[in-house]
Amino acid sequence: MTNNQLPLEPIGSPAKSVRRDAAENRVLILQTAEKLFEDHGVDAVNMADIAQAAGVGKGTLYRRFSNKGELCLALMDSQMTEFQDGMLARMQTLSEQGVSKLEQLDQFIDALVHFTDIHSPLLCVAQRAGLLEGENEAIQLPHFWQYMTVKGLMRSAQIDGELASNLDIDYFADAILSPLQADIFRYQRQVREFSLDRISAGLRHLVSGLK
Amino acid sequence: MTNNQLPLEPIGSPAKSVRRDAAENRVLILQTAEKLFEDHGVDAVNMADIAQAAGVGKGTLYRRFSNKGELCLALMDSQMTEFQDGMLARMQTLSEQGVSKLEQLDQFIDALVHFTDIHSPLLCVAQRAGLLEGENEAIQLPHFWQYMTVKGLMRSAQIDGELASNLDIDYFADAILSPLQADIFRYQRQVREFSLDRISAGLRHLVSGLK
DNA sequence: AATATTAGCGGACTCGAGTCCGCTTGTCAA
DNA sequence: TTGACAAGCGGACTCGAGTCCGCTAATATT
Repeated sequence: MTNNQLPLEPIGSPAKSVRRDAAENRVLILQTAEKLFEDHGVDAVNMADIAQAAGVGKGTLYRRFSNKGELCLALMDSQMTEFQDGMLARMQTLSEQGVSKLEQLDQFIDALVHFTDIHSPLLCVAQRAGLLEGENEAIQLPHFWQYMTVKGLMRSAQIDGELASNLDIDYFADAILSPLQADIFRYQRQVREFSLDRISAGLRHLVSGLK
Repeated sequence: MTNNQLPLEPIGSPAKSVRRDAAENRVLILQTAEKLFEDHGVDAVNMADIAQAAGVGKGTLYRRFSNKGELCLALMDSQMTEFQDGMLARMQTLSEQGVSKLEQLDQFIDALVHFTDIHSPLLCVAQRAGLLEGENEAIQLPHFWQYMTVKGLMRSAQIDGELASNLDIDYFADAILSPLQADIFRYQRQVREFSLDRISAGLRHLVSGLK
């Protein structure tokens, strides 16, 4: 499987020269935003609020995070990489145990459903920002990673003979992930009132139909 | 199949009393917006532009259309009902000819893919507005109609024994329509560069897997 | 035809996102 | 240590969406 572990932000001691004040402001902003989001909800907090609460100018805020979506993504960063690493490791293990790729895909989908649910408020903002900007690649990385993972698993399944060889994998990977776009997912959860299990089962059923 | 043909705007001579100037302004605004959208693209035109070009105050514009999405929806109104009526009639005919419900669903999906493609710029704006407003039902009607249609066809197929009776139709109808949300659809068309046929075939394949 | 009622009108206003630019300060080289 | 200069900073500013409210004028009533 392709490994797209491009870190969103170099951590530790990167190449060089990140001015101390800049780095301090970064974490200050993140902590402040996290607290405000917790207290009032993501939608009720605007960028000016965050800047002010952090005791920082709007310009500084926007220098660190070019929009609210990027900020939201940064807040999820550690959990995101944790999720990625965890899944990668798990699939590695499963492979060694001889678990089929389709079974792995099932597990991936199920995990992704839960992950999406937990982070849907932040994901909504991040993804909305992503849609409106073709340039800013960073903000699309999470989706890109999901896409590549699903594609990779399907491709492997194909090679293992679990899936027909003439399937349009590129399309199906996208289609399967569509209902997990945060806005749609949220709609299904809140308006349709689908449970997580129901969504997970439905999606996996859809995949199993490809066999 | 349930018939949700609630007209978005009463036409002809409605209940009573729509002040003449109000009605005139409505069509004036619609014509103006249509022209501006044609000339500069939907995204490049803002509400103030439209108001000004129509020689009307912003307040008036917003009295007629409570946001840009609703305006966009109104611009598609006739084509929308035309599409609905056409599909309903076509499915009626097909039913009489003994064409299976799943085959009808295939045709519906194919037609919907093309419809979505043609109107994606307006649909993007309309749907974005719809997501952010739980109240304003009108703006969600199109999607609601699509959903009910797909659900109805699946339900019928189930009754006819073409689909297993334990399928979670409510979920699948939503899932199948997810990739046709305008923003996602647009992404697939423009970034992934999927052709209409490819999308249509993929979706129909997904449905056929439910059998 | 005169008047009351009330929908309709318009543009100034608020609110949030994101940009700009002149001032400040950390960093690096000498 | 010092000086140059790029990186960083902050807040005033622009831009678009959507709201508000006092004035206007179409319709209904007599």
